[in-house]
Amino acid sequence: MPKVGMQPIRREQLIRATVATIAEYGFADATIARISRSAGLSGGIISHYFGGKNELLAATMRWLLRELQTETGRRLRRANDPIERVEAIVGASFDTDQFTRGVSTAWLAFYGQIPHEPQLARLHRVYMRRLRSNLRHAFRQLMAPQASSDAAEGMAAMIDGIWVRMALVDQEPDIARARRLTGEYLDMLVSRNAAGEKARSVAT
Amino acid sequence: MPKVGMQPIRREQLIRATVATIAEYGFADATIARISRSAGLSGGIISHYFGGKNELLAATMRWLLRELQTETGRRLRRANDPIERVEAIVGASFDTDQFTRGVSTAWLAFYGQIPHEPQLARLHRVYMRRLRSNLRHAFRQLMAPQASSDAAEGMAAMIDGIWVRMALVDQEPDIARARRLTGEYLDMLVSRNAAGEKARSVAT
Amino acid sequence: MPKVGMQPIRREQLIRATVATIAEYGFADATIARISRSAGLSGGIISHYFGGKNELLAATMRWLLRELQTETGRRLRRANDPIERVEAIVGASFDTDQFTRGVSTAWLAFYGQIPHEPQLARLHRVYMRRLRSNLRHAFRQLMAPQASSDAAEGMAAMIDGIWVRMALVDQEPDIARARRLTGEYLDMLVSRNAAGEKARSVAT
Amino acid sequence: MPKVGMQPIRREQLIRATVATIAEYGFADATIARISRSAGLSGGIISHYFGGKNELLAATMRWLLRELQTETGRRLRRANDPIERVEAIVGASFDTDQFTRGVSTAWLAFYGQIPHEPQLARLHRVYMRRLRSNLRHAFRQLMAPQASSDAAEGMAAMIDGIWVRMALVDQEPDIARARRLTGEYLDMLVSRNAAGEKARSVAT
DNA sequence: CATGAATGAGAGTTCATTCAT
DNA sequence: GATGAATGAACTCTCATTCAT
Repeated sequence: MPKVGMQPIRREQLIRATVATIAEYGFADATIARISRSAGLSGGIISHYFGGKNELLAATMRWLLRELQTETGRRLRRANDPIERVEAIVGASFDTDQFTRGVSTAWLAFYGQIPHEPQLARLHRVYMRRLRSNLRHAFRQLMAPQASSDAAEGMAAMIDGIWVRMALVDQEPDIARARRLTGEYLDMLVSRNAAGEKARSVAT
Repeated sequence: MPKVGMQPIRREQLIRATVATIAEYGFADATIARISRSAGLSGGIISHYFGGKNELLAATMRWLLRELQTETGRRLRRANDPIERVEAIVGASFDTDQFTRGVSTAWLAFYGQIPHEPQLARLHRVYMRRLRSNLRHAFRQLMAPQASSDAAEGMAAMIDGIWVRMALVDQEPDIARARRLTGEYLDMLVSRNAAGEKARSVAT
Repeated sequence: MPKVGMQPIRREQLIRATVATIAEYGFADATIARISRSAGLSGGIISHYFGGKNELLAATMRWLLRELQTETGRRLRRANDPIERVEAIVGASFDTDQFTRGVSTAWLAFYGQIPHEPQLARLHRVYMRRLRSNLRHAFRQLMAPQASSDAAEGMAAMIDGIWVRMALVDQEPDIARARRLTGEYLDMLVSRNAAGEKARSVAT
Repeated sequence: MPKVGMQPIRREQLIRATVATIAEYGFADATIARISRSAGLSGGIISHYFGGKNELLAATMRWLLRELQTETGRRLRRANDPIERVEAIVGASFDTDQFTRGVSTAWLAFYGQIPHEPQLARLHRVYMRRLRSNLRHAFRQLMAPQASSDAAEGMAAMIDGIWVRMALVDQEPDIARARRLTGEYLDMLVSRNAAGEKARSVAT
């Protein structure tokens, strides 16, 4: 019998190499040769385990999203009120493990590809819906419906914007600042929209 | 007799075709053949006018940035106080001409490439510095230095985030909402930080 | 303007090189590299003119069939009676230009591929129908319907069999013998089935 | 304890899978993976039992030829005169077990490869010589030497031609017609050439 | 005896670039 | 000024083979 049970090990090995290679060379120049070399394996192995490059890329994005969702879930379970729930969602996005230049560069590369790769688009759509749903649900307990929808969209935009800017600046991300910006934004959203207990009607 | 003065015409023709082609096919699949076909010209013409594909891409990004800066400048010149200056900067970003799905998709594609293409990185760095400088300068007249730096960064992130999300959703951008989100964010930033000085109410 | 009107020249050049390469290396080992080298051109040119290898192969088979049909047509036009018509069809198959080891080897290679390549199958089906139709039409004037159908099939099988055996023997084809075998077969078919004027009924 | 005597079982299992796979996918696309999957075994097994793919292919052709020769021998032993000997040889070629579309497709595929694979060429040459020798020997007792040589070649061509055409048509072979065509051809050959000796009437 | 993990050579294809016209 | 013929390097993918288990 051959070495058995290598599949999950090799798959993760190759996925990590894909993130690293995209981060280093960009999406267009993340070739199979570079990825497999980065994983210390031969090029043929990618077809063997993933069927092709596109599947590897999709698996990589799925893996990145799952990491994020797992962390989000972990934090949400510890949250006790709506504000803590928003903080959990935001906090997961800036979790130190994921929030590195390499990962943000890979994210940005995937973002650039999403509009043209239905498989990636589908993965991202699912993630986006869940994020929005989570945020809206939390905000709805803090303000009027229309305001909560905008708050959710605003907070999501803020998170994405910070991520994007991290990838575009050649420094390691400033986590403290990311937390401060989102924290204060949340603070302001809540203060403005929920004066006392009676929600102020928001002029649209 | 040879047609003279074709250069600027052809260059813009090709640049517009590049934006359209990237928007349609993505960065990786925006080939010279497709771009030139979209421009109604032959493939060889790109070397002729730009020297190569990379130069065309750089010229395209420069062109996109310039459009934005021109609009920003035009609006800034009409602004009478710091708040109007911020509004001018934000407003230029969501100007109806530029703020379309096609353009945002092209932007996102360029963003994904910036970390790996020094020429693009340089162009973007210049733009980013100017944007940040403009925002900080305005905010500094409205709040304390540390707060103004964060406010500038936060507003920049919000703008980028909204742009990115526009490209990732398969609908035409909701300009009204973009203005509302940034307008309220500005409002809150000013209200919170401008204790003492009398906060001007921001017209959205 | 570039060199113009190269397309038909290059296409025939590449088709001839394909026949030669298949004859030399066999179907499986007739690679693009070998074919284009044999044509004195680069490998990329095949995509340029044919779109891909499969299209080149189909074009090559079409070309071979057309050569045969042209020669058949030429001879048929000179035939004055049913027997001469059969002789024209058979004779075209053993025309000295086409009836060489190289061509017969290429034919055999295509034959082996026909059952698995719908495009080739379609081309061959058309050719086969026309051949059968021509033969039947001629034989029908010489004998009873059922007999003429069998005679047509028998003669077609004889032609194919001789071709195949030519490719399988490492000598240049013996044209004289091919003509003798088919000639005598035709002779016998006619004598047996058309005794005098009244067609003898054939026992099945 | 190890399973003993698996070798002949596995070899035949793999050879039959090879015929089936070639018939289904063609020579070029009959990969080791497909063949071994069709045999319900793993890919590595082929090297184990045959040393490599080429050896498996050669063994498969040898097996096909042997099947034919065995049947030919069986029938020849029951033949009582020259005409029955020819009928035995022809009959073996159209034996119902072998004369199926699958087998004829595989044959045709091998035929296409024979000119380029010395090992296959050798196998086929031996078979062809024996066939020709058997046919000539029988015909020599029925006609003059030169005529008998042509008759043998003609009959061999007829057999091959019918086989080839079977593989090229997408219907199951019409065995009755194959027997009728060859039977009448034999009849005619004997009638024409056996002037003087009294031609035995051939029972079809 | 049998597996399937892993390799690496080689295939077809794409594409930016060059250049004669 | 503009074309498109032609190249050749680079890419993805396939596949026969090897080998530890």
